[in-house]
Amino acid sequence: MRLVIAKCSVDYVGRLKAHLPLAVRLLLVKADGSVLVHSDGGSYKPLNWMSPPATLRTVAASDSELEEGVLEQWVVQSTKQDDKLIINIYEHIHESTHDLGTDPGLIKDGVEADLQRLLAAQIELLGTGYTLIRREYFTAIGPVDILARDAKGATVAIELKRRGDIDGVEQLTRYLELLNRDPLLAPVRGVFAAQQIKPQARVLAEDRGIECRTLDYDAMRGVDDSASRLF
Amino acid sequence: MRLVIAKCSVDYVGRLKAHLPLAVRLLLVKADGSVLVHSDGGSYKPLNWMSPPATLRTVAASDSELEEGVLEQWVVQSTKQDDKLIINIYEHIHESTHDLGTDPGLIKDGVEADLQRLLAAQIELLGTGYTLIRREYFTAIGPVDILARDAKGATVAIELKRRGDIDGVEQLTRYLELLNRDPLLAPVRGVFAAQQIKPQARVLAEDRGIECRTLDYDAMRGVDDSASRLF
DNA sequence: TTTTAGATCTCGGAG
DNA sequence: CTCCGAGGTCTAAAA
Repeated sequence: MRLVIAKCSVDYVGRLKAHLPLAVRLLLVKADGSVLVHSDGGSYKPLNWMSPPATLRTVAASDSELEEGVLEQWVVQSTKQDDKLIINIYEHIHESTHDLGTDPGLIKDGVEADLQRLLAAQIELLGTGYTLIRREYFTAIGPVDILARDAKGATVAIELKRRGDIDGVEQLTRYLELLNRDPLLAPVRGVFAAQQIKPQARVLAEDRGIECRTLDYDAMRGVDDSASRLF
Repeated sequence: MRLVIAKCSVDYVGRLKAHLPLAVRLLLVKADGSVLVHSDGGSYKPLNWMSPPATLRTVAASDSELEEGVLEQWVVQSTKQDDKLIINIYEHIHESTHDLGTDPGLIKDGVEADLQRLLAAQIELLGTGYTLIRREYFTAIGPVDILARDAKGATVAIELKRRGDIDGVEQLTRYLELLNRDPLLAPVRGVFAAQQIKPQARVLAEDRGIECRTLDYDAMRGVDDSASRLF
């Protein structure tokens, strides 16, 4: 990994065009040829970047016609796509290179799969008398998150999201259409369960007879403290 | 901006939990307190991070009970949310600090908004006699990208995407259902316009009577050269 | 401030 | 390989 602090301007030409005026920035060159251009603020997304695999070619001012004041130019070319990043360096402020080795990678806990497990274990949260049929009920067009039975014995298909968006309602609608063709299951009701449900998604869901439920995952996690076993 | 190369382990606790085993990584501390943990590979997303605003507190091994071999511990706490990043440093390999100043920021060209502006100005690209009704025509379920009238005076709803996917066809279908309930507008045709249209999206669109059009952004920008004044 | 939809999305998994 | 869905999404614009 190579770290450079430099006064530079940056241009990206590829799927779109983007330009960064002259300023001091961090240029981070990774072992796979990818380059990140970071300023001293903002979140983790760089101002500009080149995805790997890529190759970095350095053009010296003495070798070529560069703009006035440019010490050197970096041409970062994506190997797979027709994407190019051009960095004009006007002043080198810092330079260092380090061997990091390969990273063992990230271990995660608490994503949608865990929330699905929690709701399956506390299925009565959706209503008294609810019982679980199964999680990940497979259909021809994909798995239904949770299939359950309500107090009256009717089948209920549950789509689970962290944030309930229109896309999720569409997804559940497709499942319901399919499930309701199965005489052993029909009639199947739909429940759209999420931490937050967007107004537009709620309108669409209720227009289609799909029940909307907001879930308090923190409370659910508190009931089932096996979620904290990992750490 | 502070750059540290260190052998470290990292734990994030917040909306989820995530753990990084011991390895050599780049730790990037920005002026707003945000921290990025990068390895020497992958794309621009850090292995782990803390979003700004945040505060970094350093705990020395002499001041506290840290695990065996830990020289110091960084506790990065989000100011706004209950998110915490804990970095245990086992070995300092590099350290440097730089003053970057504020960045003038990125100038973009070629995103969906540009495409929409260009197509609105050159609406006759869709067919002779087409006229613009308006961009961002608001409905109860969201804005239609462009509403136009064809040579015969019929209303046309246009959904614009950079990459035409099934989602975009579904979106346009919803708009068409709604618009066709309005007797002042009905009948409304649909046009799905994108730089590229995925085969599955094209099949679905045409099955629903929606016309597909691919757009040449470069050519459209060439006609309206106000877009090129930026560079 | 909150909401909404795009993104050079990135990233991982399934087929 | 492509396609699809999730994300500690991030980001900017609009209400």
